[in-house]
Amino acid sequence: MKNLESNPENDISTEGKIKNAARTVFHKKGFAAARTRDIAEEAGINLALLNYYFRSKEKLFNIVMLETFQNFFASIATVFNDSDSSLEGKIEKFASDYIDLLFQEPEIPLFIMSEIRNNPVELMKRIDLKGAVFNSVFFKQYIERVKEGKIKELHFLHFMMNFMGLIAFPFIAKPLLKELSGSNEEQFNEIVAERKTLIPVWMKAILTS
Amino acid sequence: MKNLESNPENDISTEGKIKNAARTVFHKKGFAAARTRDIAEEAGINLALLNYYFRSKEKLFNIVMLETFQNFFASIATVFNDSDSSLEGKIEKFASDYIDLLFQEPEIPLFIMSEIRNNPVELMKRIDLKGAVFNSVFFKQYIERVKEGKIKELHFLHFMMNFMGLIAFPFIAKPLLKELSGSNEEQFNEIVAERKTLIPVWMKAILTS
DNA sequence: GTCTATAACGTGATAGAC
DNA sequence: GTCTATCACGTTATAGAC
Repeated sequence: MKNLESNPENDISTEGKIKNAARTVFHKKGFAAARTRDIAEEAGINLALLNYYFRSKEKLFNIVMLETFQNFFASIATVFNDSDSSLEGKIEKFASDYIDLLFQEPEIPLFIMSEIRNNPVELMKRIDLKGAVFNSVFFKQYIERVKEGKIKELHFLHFMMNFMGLIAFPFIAKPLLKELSGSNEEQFNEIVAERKTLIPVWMKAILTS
Repeated sequence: MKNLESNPENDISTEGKIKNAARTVFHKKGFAAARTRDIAEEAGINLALLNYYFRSKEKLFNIVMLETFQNFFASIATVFNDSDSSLEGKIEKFASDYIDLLFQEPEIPLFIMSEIRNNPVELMKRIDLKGAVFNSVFFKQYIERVKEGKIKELHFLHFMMNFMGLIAFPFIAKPLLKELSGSNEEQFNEIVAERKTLIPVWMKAILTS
Protein backbone atom coordinates (compact mmCIF):
# COMPACT_ATOMS: atom_id res chain seq x y z
CA MET A 1 0.00 0.00 0.00
CA LYS A 2 1.48 3.26 -1.04
CA ASN A 3 1.89 6.29 1.10
CA LEU A 4 -1.25 8.31 1.61
CA GLU A 5 0.24 11.47 0.23
CA SER A 6 0.80 12.25 -3.40
CA ASN A 7 3.35 14.96 -2.68
CA PRO A 8 6.41 13.24 -1.29
CA GLU A 9 8.55 15.07 1.19
CA ASN A 10 11.30 15.50 -1.32
CA ASP A 11 9.04 17.84 -3.24
CA ILE A 12 11.22 20.91 -3.01
CA SER A 13 9.19 23.34 -5.08
CA THR A 14 7.77 26.16 -3.04
CA GLU A 15 4.28 25.18 -3.98
CA GLY A 16 4.98 21.65 -2.81
CA LYS A 17 6.51 22.83 0.42
CA ILE A 18 3.45 24.90 1.18
CA LYS A 19 1.08 22.07 0.38
CA ASN A 20 3.01 19.65 2.54
CA ALA A 21 3.08 22.13 5.39
CA ALA A 22 -0.62 22.78 4.98
CA ARG A 23 -1.33 19.09 5.14
CA THR A 24 0.64 18.73 8.35
CA VAL A 25 -1.01 21.67 10.06
CA PHE A 26 -4.54 21.00 8.83
CA HIS A 27 -4.34 17.34 9.78
CA LYS A 28 -3.18 18.22 13.26
CA LYS A 29 -5.48 21.14 14.06
CA GLY A 30 -8.35 21.06 11.59
CA PHE A 31 -9.40 23.89 9.31
CA ALA A 32 -10.80 26.29 11.87
CA ALA A 33 -7.94 26.12 14.35
CA ALA A 34 -5.18 26.16 11.75
CA ARG A 35 -3.66 29.56 10.97
CA THR A 36 -2.15 30.43 7.63
CA ARG A 37 0.77 31.83 9.61
CA ASP A 38 1.37 28.39 11.11
CA ILE A 39 1.42 26.88 7.66
CA ALA A 40 3.80 29.49 6.31
CA GLU A 41 6.15 28.96 9.23
CA GLU A 42 5.99 25.18 8.87
CA ALA A 43 6.82 25.58 5.19
CA GLY A 44 9.66 27.97 5.96
CA ILE A 45 8.26 30.64 3.69
CA ASN A 46 6.48 33.92 4.00
CA LEU A 47 2.77 34.27 4.55
CA ALA A 48 2.33 36.27 1.36
CA LEU A 49 3.62 33.38 -0.73
CA LEU A 50 0.86 31.15 0.52
CA ASN A 51 -1.71 33.47 -0.96
CA TYR A 52 0.38 33.99 -4.04
CA TYR A 53 0.24 30.27 -4.80
CA PHE A 54 -3.14 29.27 -3.46
CA ARG A 55 -5.20 32.46 -3.33
CA SER A 56 -6.85 31.68 -0.01
CA LYS A 57 -6.78 29.49 3.05
CA GLU A 58 -9.99 27.85 1.98
CA LYS A 59 -8.74 26.97 -1.50
CA LEU A 60 -5.58 25.51 -0.03
CA PHE A 61 -7.61 23.53 2.45
CA ASN A 62 -9.92 22.16 -0.22
CA ILE A 63 -6.96 20.89 -2.20
CA VAL A 64 -5.41 19.20 0.83
CA MET A 65 -8.70 17.79 2.04
CA LEU A 66 -9.69 16.36 -1.32
CA GLU A 67 -6.28 14.77 -1.78
CA THR A 68 -6.31 13.27 1.69
CA PHE A 69 -9.81 11.96 1.22
CA GLN A 70 -9.09 10.49 -2.19
CA ASN A 71 -5.86 8.84 -1.12
CA PHE A 72 -7.48 7.53 2.01
CA PHE A 73 -10.15 5.73 0.06
CA ALA A 74 -8.04 4.84 -2.92
CA SER A 75 -5.97 2.69 -0.61
CA ILE A 76 -9.14 1.02 0.59
CA ALA A 77 -10.34 0.34 -2.93
CA THR A 78 -7.07 -1.30 -3.91
CA VAL A 79 -7.32 -4.02 -1.30
CA PHE A 80 -11.07 -4.37 -1.66
CA ASN A 81 -10.74 -5.13 -5.36
CA ASP A 82 -7.83 -7.50 -5.40
CA SER A 83 -9.34 -10.39 -7.30
CA ASP A 84 -6.77 -12.99 -6.30
CA SER A 85 -7.52 -13.18 -2.60
CA SER A 86 -10.36 -14.58 -0.55
CA LEU A 87 -12.57 -12.53 1.72
CA GLU A 88 -10.53 -13.67 4.69
CA GLY A 89 -7.32 -12.82 2.87
CA LYS A 90 -8.57 -9.33 2.14
CA ILE A 91 -9.56 -8.80 5.75
CA GLU A 92 -6.10 -9.84 6.90
CA LYS A 93 -4.30 -7.74 4.35
CA PHE A 94 -6.45 -4.70 4.88
CA ALA A 95 -6.18 -4.71 8.66
CA SER A 96 -2.43 -5.11 8.55
CA ASP A 97 -1.75 -2.61 5.78
CA TYR A 98 -4.11 -0.01 7.07
CA ILE A 99 -2.81 -0.05 10.62
CA ASP A 100 0.69 0.35 9.21
CA LEU A 101 -0.55 3.28 7.20
CA LEU A 102 -2.17 4.87 10.22
CA PHE A 103 1.04 4.56 12.18
CA GLN A 104 2.54 6.83 9.54
CA GLU A 105 -0.32 9.32 9.59
CA PRO A 106 -2.21 8.79 12.83
CA GLU A 107 -4.17 12.05 12.68
CA ILE A 108 -6.00 11.22 9.49
CA PRO A 109 -9.07 9.41 10.84
CA LEU A 110 -9.91 12.13 13.34
CA PHE A 111 -9.12 14.79 10.77
CA ILE A 112 -11.48 13.30 8.21
CA MET A 113 -14.30 12.74 10.67
CA SER A 114 -13.99 16.22 12.15
CA GLU A 115 -13.93 18.02 8.84
CA ILE A 116 -16.78 16.02 7.37
CA ARG A 117 -18.84 17.11 10.36
CA ASN A 118 -18.38 20.74 9.38
CA ASN A 119 -18.94 20.09 5.70
CA PRO A 120 -21.17 17.07 5.41
CA VAL A 121 -22.11 17.18 1.75
CA GLU A 122 -19.71 19.02 -0.53
CA LEU A 123 -16.78 16.78 -0.05
CA MET A 124 -18.37 13.43 -0.46
CA LYS A 125 -20.15 14.41 -3.64
CA ARG A 126 -16.84 14.26 -5.41
CA ILE A 127 -16.18 10.64 -4.54
CA ASP A 128 -18.58 7.82 -5.23
CA LEU A 129 -18.11 5.96 -1.98
CA LYS A 130 -21.33 4.06 -2.27
CA GLY A 131 -20.49 2.75 -5.71
CA ALA A 132 -16.95 1.91 -4.68
CA VAL A 133 -18.29 -0.22 -1.85
CA PHE A 134 -21.12 -2.04 -3.55
CA ASN A 135 -19.20 -2.72 -6.75
CA SER A 136 -16.14 -4.01 -4.96
CA VAL A 137 -14.98 -7.58 -5.16
CA PHE A 138 -14.92 -7.53 -1.39
CA PHE A 139 -18.64 -6.79 -1.13
CA LYS A 140 -19.51 -9.50 -3.64
CA GLN A 141 -17.45 -12.02 -1.74
CA TYR A 142 -19.13 -10.99 1.46
CA ILE A 143 -22.61 -11.51 0.02
CA GLU A 144 -21.49 -14.82 -1.46
CA ARG A 145 -20.20 -16.02 1.91
CA VAL A 146 -23.50 -15.12 3.53
CA LYS A 147 -25.44 -17.03 0.87
CA GLU A 148 -23.24 -20.06 1.33
CA GLY A 149 -24.11 -19.95 5.01
CA LYS A 150 -20.41 -19.77 5.86
CA ILE A 151 -20.87 -16.58 7.84
CA LYS A 152 -23.76 -15.14 9.78
CA GLU A 153 -26.30 -13.00 8.04
CA LEU A 154 -25.19 -9.58 9.15
CA HIS A 155 -25.96 -6.25 7.51
CA PHE A 156 -22.90 -5.14 5.61
CA LEU A 157 -23.07 -1.80 7.41
CA HIS A 158 -22.52 -3.59 10.71
CA PHE A 159 -19.55 -5.31 9.19
CA MET A 160 -18.06 -2.02 8.01
CA MET A 161 -18.71 -0.30 11.34
CA ASN A 162 -17.01 -3.13 13.17
CA PHE A 163 -14.08 -3.51 10.84
CA MET A 164 -13.34 0.18 10.38
CA GLY A 165 -14.01 0.90 14.03
CA LEU A 166 -11.67 -1.79 15.31
CA ILE A 167 -8.94 -0.43 13.05
CA ALA A 168 -9.44 3.31 13.35
CA PHE A 169 -10.81 3.84 16.84
CA PRO A 170 -7.49 3.41 18.65
CA PHE A 171 -6.07 6.23 16.55
CA ILE A 172 -9.11 8.44 17.02
CA ALA A 173 -9.23 7.98 20.79
CA LYS A 174 -5.52 7.62 21.38
CA PRO A 175 -4.97 10.35 24.03
CA LEU A 176 -7.95 9.11 25.97
CA LEU A 177 -7.01 5.45 25.72
CA LYS A 178 -3.41 6.14 26.70
CA GLU A 179 -4.51 8.02 29.77
CA LEU A 180 -7.17 5.51 30.68
CA SER A 181 -4.74 2.61 30.46
CA GLY A 182 -1.72 4.40 31.85
CA SER A 183 0.31 3.47 28.79
CA ASN A 184 3.18 5.40 27.36
CA GLU A 185 3.65 5.96 23.65
CA GLU A 186 5.69 2.83 23.13
CA GLN A 187 3.40 0.52 25.06
CA PHE A 188 0.38 1.94 23.34
CA ASN A 189 1.83 1.48 19.87
CA GLU A 190 2.84 -2.06 20.69
CA ILE A 191 -0.72 -2.93 21.66
CA VAL A 192 -2.11 -1.31 18.53
CA ALA A 193 0.37 -3.19 16.37
CA GLU A 194 -0.88 -6.47 17.81
CA ARG A 195 -4.24 -5.61 16.33
CA LYS A 196 -2.90 -6.18 12.83
CA THR A 197 -3.26 -9.91 13.40
CA LEU A 198 -5.91 -9.87 16.12
CA ILE A 199 -8.59 -7.96 14.23
CA PRO A 200 -8.92 -10.58 11.48
CA VAL A 201 -9.38 -13.23 14.17
CA TRP A 202 -12.01 -11.14 15.91
CA MET A 203 -13.81 -10.36 12.69
CA LYS A 204 -14.03 -14.05 11.98
CA ALA A 205 -15.36 -14.68 15.48
CA ILE A 206 -17.97 -11.96 14.98
CA LEU A 207 -19.00 -13.35 11.62
CA THR A 208 -19.46 -16.89 12.90
CA SER A 209 -20.86 -16.16 16.35
CA MET B 1 -28.50 6.13 33.26
CA LYS B 2 -29.04 9.80 33.78
CA ASN B 3 -28.79 12.46 31.17
CA LEU B 4 -25.28 13.53 30.32
CA GLU B 5 -25.91 17.16 31.15
CA SER B 6 -26.10 18.61 34.61
CA ASN B 7 -27.96 21.71 33.46
CA PRO B 8 -31.38 20.54 32.40
CA GLU B 9 -33.20 22.41 29.69
CA ASN B 10 -35.61 23.88 32.16
CA ASP B 11 -32.78 25.91 33.61
CA ILE B 12 -34.22 29.32 32.88
CA SER B 13 -31.60 31.51 34.49
CA THR B 14 -29.66 33.58 32.01
CA GLU B 15 -26.44 31.97 33.06
CA GLY B 16 -27.99 28.55 32.50
CA LYS B 17 -29.37 29.52 29.13
CA ILE B 18 -25.95 30.67 28.00
CA LYS B 19 -24.27 27.55 29.25
CA ASN B 20 -26.79 25.31 27.54
CA ALA B 21 -26.43 27.25 24.31
CA ALA B 22 -22.67 27.08 24.59
CA ARG B 23 -22.82 23.35 25.05
CA THR B 24 -24.96 22.94 21.96
CA VAL B 25 -22.75 25.10 19.78
CA PHE B 26 -19.41 23.83 21.06
CA HIS B 27 -20.49 20.21 20.76
CA LYS B 28 -21.54 20.76 17.18
CA LYS B 29 -18.66 22.88 15.91
CA GLY B 30 -15.80 22.56 18.34
CA PHE B 31 -14.04 25.40 20.10
CA ALA B 32 -12.23 26.97 17.17
CA ALA B 33 -15.16 27.06 14.76
CA ALA B 34 -17.73 28.16 17.32
CA ARG B 35 -18.43 31.88 17.53
CA THR B 36 -19.59 33.63 20.65
CA ARG B 37 -22.22 35.31 18.47
CA ASP B 38 -23.64 31.88 17.61
CA ILE B 39 -23.86 31.05 21.28
CA ALA B 40 -25.50 34.34 22.19
CA GLU B 41 -28.04 33.90 19.42
CA GLU B 42 -28.72 30.29 20.40
CA ALA B 43 -29.27 31.47 23.98
CA GLY B 44 -31.50 34.30 22.85
CA ILE B 45 -29.45 36.90 24.65
CA ASN B 46 -27.01 39.64 23.80
CA LEU B 47 -23.38 38.98 23.13
CA ALA B 48 -22.29 41.29 25.94
CA LEU B 49 -24.09 39.15 28.48
CA LEU B 50 -21.97 36.16 27.61
CA ASN B 51 -18.85 38.01 28.66
CA TYR B 52 -20.62 39.49 31.65
CA TYR B 53 -21.31 36.02 33.00
CA PHE B 54 -18.32 34.05 31.81
CA ARG B 55 -15.58 36.62 31.15
CA SER B 56 -14.32 34.97 27.97
CA LYS B 57 -15.05 32.40 25.31
CA GLU B 58 -12.25 30.24 26.64
CA LYS B 59 -13.52 30.24 30.22
CA LEU B 60 -16.99 29.35 29.02
CA PHE B 61 -15.58 26.57 26.92
CA ASN B 62 -13.55 25.15 29.78
CA ILE B 63 -16.64 24.96 31.95
CA VAL B 64 -18.67 23.22 29.26
CA MET B 65 -15.85 20.90 28.32
CA LEU B 66 -15.10 19.84 31.87
CA GLU B 67 -18.76 19.19 32.58
CA THR B 68 -19.22 17.18 29.41
CA PHE B 69 -16.13 15.18 30.11
CA GLN B 70 -17.06 14.49 33.72
CA ASN B 71 -20.63 13.51 32.91
CA PHE B 72 -19.46 11.36 30.06
CA PHE B 73 -17.25 9.30 32.31
CA ALA B 74 -19.43 9.46 35.38
CA SER B 75 -22.02 7.51 33.43
CA ILE B 76 -19.37 4.95 32.57
CA ALA B 77 -18.28 4.59 36.17
CA THR B 78 -21.82 3.96 37.36
CA VAL B 79 -22.30 0.85 35.26
CA PHE B 80 -18.73 -0.30 35.73
CA ASN B 81 -19.14 -0.35 39.49
CA ASP B 82 -22.52 -1.93 39.88
CA SER B 83 -21.67 -4.73 42.26
CA ASP B 84 -24.80 -6.80 41.68
CA SER B 85 -24.21 -7.76 38.07
CA SER B 86 -21.82 -10.12 36.33
CA LEU B 87 -19.24 -9.03 33.78
CA GLU B 88 -21.56 -10.13 31.01
CA GLY B 89 -24.44 -8.28 32.60
CA LYS B 90 -22.40 -5.10 32.76
CA ILE B 91 -21.40 -5.42 29.13
CA GLU B 92 -25.02 -5.80 28.11
CA LYS B 93 -26.22 -2.94 30.24
CA PHE B 94 -23.44 -0.63 29.25
CA ALA B 95 -23.78 -1.19 25.53
CA SER B 96 -27.52 -0.68 25.63
CA ASP B 97 -27.54 2.33 27.93
CA TYR B 98 -24.65 4.06 26.26
CA ILE B 99 -26.00 3.73 22.75
CA ASP B 100 -29.29 5.17 24.01
CA LEU B 101 -27.33 8.02 25.55
CA LEU B 102 -25.46 8.67 22.32
CA PHE B 103 -28.71 8.79 20.39
CA GLN B 104 -29.58 11.75 22.59
CA GLU B 105 -26.22 13.46 22.18
CA PRO B 106 -24.57 11.99 19.10
CA GLU B 107 -21.94 14.71 18.74
CA ILE B 108 -20.24 13.99 22.05
CA PRO B 109 -17.72 11.31 21.07
CA LEU B 110 -16.33 13.31 18.16
CA PHE B 111 -16.43 16.48 20.24
CA ILE B 112 -14.42 14.93 23.03
CA MET B 113 -11.87 13.31 20.75
CA SER B 114 -11.39 16.49 18.70
CA GLU B 115 -10.97 18.77 21.67
CA ILE B 116 -8.64 16.44 23.51
CA ARG B 117 -6.43 16.50 20.43
CA ASN B 118 -6.00 20.25 20.79
CA ASN B 119 -5.54 20.11 24.53
CA PRO B 120 -4.05 16.72 25.34
CA VAL B 121 -3.02 17.18 28.92
CA GLU B 122 -4.81 19.90 30.85
CA LEU B 123 -8.21 18.38 30.74
CA MET B 124 -7.45 14.85 31.73
CA LYS B 125 -5.38 15.90 34.70
CA ARG B 126 -8.59 16.82 36.42
CA ILE B 127 -10.12 13.37 36.16
CA ASP B 128 -8.47 10.20 37.37
CA LEU B 129 -9.43 8.01 34.46
CA LYS B 130 -6.76 5.47 35.13
CA GLY B 131 -7.81 4.99 38.72
CA ALA B 132 -11.47 4.84 37.77
CA VAL B 133 -10.73 2.02 35.36
CA PHE B 134 -8.36 -0.11 37.40
CA ASN B 135 -10.32 0.21 40.63
CA SER B 136 -13.64 -0.59 39.00
CA VAL B 137 -15.60 -3.71 39.79
CA PHE B 138 -15.72 -4.26 36.06
CA PHE B 139 -11.95 -4.47 35.75
CA LYS B 140 -11.69 -6.86 38.69
CA GLN B 141 -14.32 -9.11 37.22
CA TYR B 142 -12.51 -9.05 33.91
CA ILE B 143 -9.23 -10.12 35.48
CA GLU B 144 -11.05 -12.78 37.45
CA ARG B 145 -12.63 -14.22 34.31
CA VAL B 146 -9.26 -14.38 32.64
CA LYS B 147 -7.76 -16.21 35.62
CA GLU B 148 -10.62 -18.69 35.62
CA GLY B 149 -9.83 -19.38 32.00
CA LYS B 150 -13.38 -18.49 31.03
CA ILE B 151 -12.23 -15.86 28.56
CA LYS B 152 -9.12 -15.46 26.49
CA GLU B 153 -6.12 -13.72 27.88
CA LEU B 154 -6.42 -10.38 26.21
CA HIS B 155 -4.88 -7.10 27.28
CA PHE B 156 -7.57 -5.00 28.91
CA LEU B 157 -6.66 -2.13 26.60
CA HIS B 158 -7.67 -4.26 23.62
CA PHE B 159 -10.93 -4.98 25.35
CA MET B 160 -11.59 -1.28 25.95
CA MET B 161 -10.64 -0.33 22.39
CA ASN B 162 -12.98 -2.94 21.03
CA PHE B 163 -15.86 -2.25 23.33
CA MET B 164 -15.72 1.53 23.15
CA GLY B 165 -14.98 1.46 19.45
CA LEU B 166 -17.90 -0.77 18.58
CA ILE B 167 -20.20 1.53 20.52
CA ALA B 168 -18.85 4.96 19.63
CA PHE B 169 -17.45 4.58 16.12
CA PRO B 170 -20.82 4.63 14.34
CA PHE B 171 -21.50 8.01 15.92
CA ILE B 172 -18.04 9.34 15.14
CA ALA B 173 -18.11 8.25 11.52
CA LYS B 174 -21.81 8.67 10.91
CA PRO B 175 -21.75 10.96 7.84
CA LEU B 176 -19.18 8.76 6.18
CA LEU B 177 -20.94 5.52 7.02
CA LYS B 178 -24.29 6.86 5.87
CA GLU B 179 -22.84 7.90 2.54
CA LEU B 180 -20.85 4.72 2.11
CA SER B 181 -23.89 2.55 2.75
CA GLY B 182 -26.44 4.75 1.04
CA SER B 183 -28.57 4.82 4.18
CA ASN B 184 -30.90 7.58 5.20
CA GLU B 185 -31.16 8.84 8.77
CA GLU B 186 -33.87 6.40 9.77
CA GLN B 187 -32.21 3.34 8.28
CA PHE B 188 -28.89 4.28 9.82
CA ASN B 189 -30.35 4.75 13.28
CA GLU B 190 -32.17 1.46 13.04
CA ILE B 191 -28.93 -0.36 12.30
CA VAL B 192 -27.14 1.38 15.14
CA ALA B 193 -29.96 0.54 17.54
CA GLU B 194 -29.53 -3.14 16.68
CA ARG B 195 -26.04 -2.87 18.07
CA LYS B 196 -27.38 -2.52 21.60
CA THR B 197 -27.93 -6.26 21.65
CA LEU B 198 -25.40 -7.30 19.01
CA ILE B 199 -22.32 -5.78 20.61
CA PRO B 200 -22.55 -7.93 23.77
CA VAL B 201 -22.76 -11.01 21.56
CA TRP B 202 -19.77 -9.91 19.54
CA MET B 203 -17.76 -9.05 22.64
CA LYS B 204 -18.39 -12.52 23.94
CA ALA B 205 -17.31 -14.00 20.62
CA ILE B 206 -14.15 -11.93 20.71
CA LEU B 207 -13.40 -12.96 24.29
CA THR B 208 -13.79 -16.65 23.62
CA SER B 209 -12.34 -16.85 20.11
C1' DG C 1 -28.83 42.51 34.53
C1' DT C 2 -29.39 43.75 29.93
C1' DC C 3 -28.70 46.33 26.13
C1' DT C 4 -26.15 49.30 22.05
C1' DA C 5 -22.11 50.93 20.44
C1' DT C 6 -17.43 50.50 19.99
C1' DA C 7 -12.84 49.34 21.14
C1' DA C 8 -9.11 45.88 20.78
C1' DC C 9 -7.29 42.13 18.72
C1' DG C 10 -6.18 38.27 15.70
C1' DT C 11 -6.10 36.55 11.26
C1' DG C 12 -6.63 36.33 6.16
C1' DA C 13 -5.31 38.75 2.33
C1' DT C 14 -2.90 42.28 -0.59
C1' DA C 15 0.24 46.23 -2.22
C1' DG C 16 4.40 47.22 -3.66
C1' DA C 17 9.52 47.07 -3.37
C1' DC C 18 13.13 44.07 -4.74
C1' DG D 1 9.08 34.52 -6.96
C1' DT D 2 9.83 36.29 -2.52
C1' DC D 3 9.78 39.48 0.88
C1' DT D 4 8.08 43.51 4.39
C1' DA D 5 4.59 46.26 5.60
C1' DT D 6 -0.04 47.08 5.84
C1' DC D 7 -4.87 46.75 5.00
C1' DA D 8 -9.49 44.80 5.69
C1' DC D 9 -12.39 42.17 8.12
C1' DG D 10 -14.50 39.22 11.49
C1' DT D 11 -14.66 38.14 16.16
C1' DT D 12 -13.87 38.71 21.07
C1' DA D 13 -14.32 41.72 24.66
C1' DT D 14 -15.58 46.06 27.04
C1' DA D 15 -17.57 50.84 28.05
C1' DG D 16 -21.31 53.03 29.36
C1' DA D 17 -26.33 54.10 29.16
C1' DC D 18 -30.55 52.37 30.99
